Amino acid sequence: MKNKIKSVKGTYDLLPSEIYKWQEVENKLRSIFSLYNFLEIRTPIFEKSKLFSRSVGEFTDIVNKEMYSFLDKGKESLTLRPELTASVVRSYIEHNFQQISSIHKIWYYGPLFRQEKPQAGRYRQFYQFGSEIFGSAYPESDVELIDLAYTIYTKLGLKNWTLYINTLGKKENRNKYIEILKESLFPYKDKMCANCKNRFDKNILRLFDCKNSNCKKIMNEYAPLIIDHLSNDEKDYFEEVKSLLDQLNINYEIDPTMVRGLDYYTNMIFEIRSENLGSQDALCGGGRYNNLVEDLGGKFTPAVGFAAGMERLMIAMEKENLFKNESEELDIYIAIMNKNVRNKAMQIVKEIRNNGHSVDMDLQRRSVKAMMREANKKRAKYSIVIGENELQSGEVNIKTMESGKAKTVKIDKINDFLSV
RNA sequence: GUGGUUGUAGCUCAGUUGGCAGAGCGCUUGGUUGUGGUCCAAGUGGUCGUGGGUUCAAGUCCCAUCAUCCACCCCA
Repeated sequence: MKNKIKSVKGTYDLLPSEIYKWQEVENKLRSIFSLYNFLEIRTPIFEKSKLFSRSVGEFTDIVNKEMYSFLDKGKESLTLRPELTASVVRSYIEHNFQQISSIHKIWYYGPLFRQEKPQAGRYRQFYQFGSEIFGSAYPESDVELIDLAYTIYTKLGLKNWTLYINTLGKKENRNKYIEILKESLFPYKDKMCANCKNRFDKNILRLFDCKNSNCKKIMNEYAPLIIDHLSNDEKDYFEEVKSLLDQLNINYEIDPTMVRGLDYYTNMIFEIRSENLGSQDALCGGGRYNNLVEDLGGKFTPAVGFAAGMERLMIAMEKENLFKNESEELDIYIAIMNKNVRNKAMQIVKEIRNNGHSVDMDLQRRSVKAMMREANKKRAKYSIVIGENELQSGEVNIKTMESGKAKTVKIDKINDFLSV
């Protein structure tokens, strides 16, 4: 253990023996996104730092203390992306998406970086997938997005989770509500925990998140809920979202105290929480962000989006035993006897591969017994031993590993045999 | 950043009042010439996280440090 270099804190290797699980999930995600006609976007891993302070919010924890920022040679501050919506919106504006089409449905998948203390379901490099709809201010788009997230977890076979929704109202109205909230809570400010006191002025909505029992009690008793302070328009909007969800048989619960850690959300927000994760139980979260495109310098464009954590999903699926306990199968394993047949044998291997079958062969010059053990370990469907006898007769025995039975086939007919 | 947990073989873990570093699994080889899974046998594998200290003697006791996991926090 002395001089070994280890991976950076909060990062991990996805090993060859485990990767099939990720690939299985990734493939399903791709196919579901395409069912909903979302197209993929890939943006750079790093961006200018100000992109995130302007979108995510200067006073959020993400920007305040968790970003991996550095100066490049031109002394410009760059940051490893801590989330992806900002990058997607940047790209949307930069490439004038709104001129190409008035609506865009986009999905993404990739690694993000936040310098947090690692914990169950929380890493410093972690993967998220997510999607955004640009160009619709109607509840249909909120519901299509929620339906997409809902369908993903359903189709992956996950059982123990719940969808929560809430609404934050429009920005102007929310500011009015924040004033009311401040007024009603002010008499109790001194009785709250230090954290809440601090947030009272900076981001008072987060007081709903406090787990301190005393603060909770105060909030329960004296804090007005935003849902009771919506304008008629906002109420109607939220009602429409709910009735569309009902129409699609999407089960949800309303959590009137749910808020979001990123500043850009407006109106409808939602979260899906798993019941068999630890304290990091949010599988995905998102909502409407009608002002972000404009705030980042684009034309006003209403949008909704969500982001979902991959590691948490994998942990939850693992806990529900949703992965088969086996990696990929191999069509055929070829045991090569000695150097006299090596050239010809490798040529045969290449021909079978060219014909579209997966083939592995011995690379270690071991005994036939060892090669057969290898064939078994690699879960080959068939095995062939190639030695001088075979080359002389021009025939090989193709053994079906499961039954142990072998069939004699001419060497130039191997591909025909496999193709049946 | 604040608390707590755990660090012994590739993996999962034993290791008594301080007295020769262990098991199972895995991996390698063999069980008659060139055929796997089960079985049998042998073999491989560890500076006991790292650095100090106490002791005749430390995996075991003490101190420090690093890593890890969990919770707070935050969030996906």
